[in-house]
Amino acid sequence: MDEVFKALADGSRRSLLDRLHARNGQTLNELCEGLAMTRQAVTKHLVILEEANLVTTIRHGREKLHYLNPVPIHQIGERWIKKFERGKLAALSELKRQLEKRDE
Amino acid sequence: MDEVFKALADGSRRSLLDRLHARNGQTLNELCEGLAMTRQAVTKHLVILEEANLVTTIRHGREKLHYLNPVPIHQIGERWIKKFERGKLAALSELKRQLEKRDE
DNA sequence: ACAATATGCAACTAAATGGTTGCATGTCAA
DNA sequence: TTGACATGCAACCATTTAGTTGCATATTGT
Repeated sequence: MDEVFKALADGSRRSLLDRLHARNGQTLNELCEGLAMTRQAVTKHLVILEEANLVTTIRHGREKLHYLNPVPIHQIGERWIKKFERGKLAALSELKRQLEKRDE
Repeated sequence: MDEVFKALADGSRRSLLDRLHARNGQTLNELCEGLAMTRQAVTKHLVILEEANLVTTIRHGREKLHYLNPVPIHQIGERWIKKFERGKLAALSELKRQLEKRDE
């Protein structure tokens, strides 16, 4: 889970995920198009995404196809964000209460 | 949004959020208890959480009370994770299909 | 008033991060 | 078979990050 959060912390990596979400199964070179970064920089980002299991790759001849794996993102939602949803209203009203009695 | 992702990337910061989720409105010293970190390190983490608007503080005399703000977490779920939920099954079946025809 | 308590600020350090360049390897197509 | 194309590997660099130590300031209880 920590690897996933770390992988998602970088904007370039999130936009790579966006690109794969828009069109799945792209090659490295396709993913590089229009980016202000060298191919090697993109490679490094993709390795980090792979290690976090957010991207899966398949070699096809000399090409490497990249596929989005949405499962870890889903798990962040289920296992982490949902925890904070419970008690969200309670936290907010407590926060409001404390802010209001600030001037006591 | 980027600040929130960055803030959540660190395990120590996520566990500070956990602590506030367990008990809201703790002082700096309370949040330091039992952690393998100096108070100053915790302060820095809390500053980052505040800048990401994940934590709000209220001074109360010489104490500083920390309150969890669950809104940015909720927004990550709504604005970001949900985007990848749509098309999740499509992505997974495409991924499976590609993995299976690997040996062509 | 003053000692204890709670937090703030600044300088410094080590390691991680995001990026680069240069070269190597593997695959395809004419 | 050979040149072009797609990707891989390694060394290097600058900046950011996570942490430390030391000292300063502000508040409170006796």
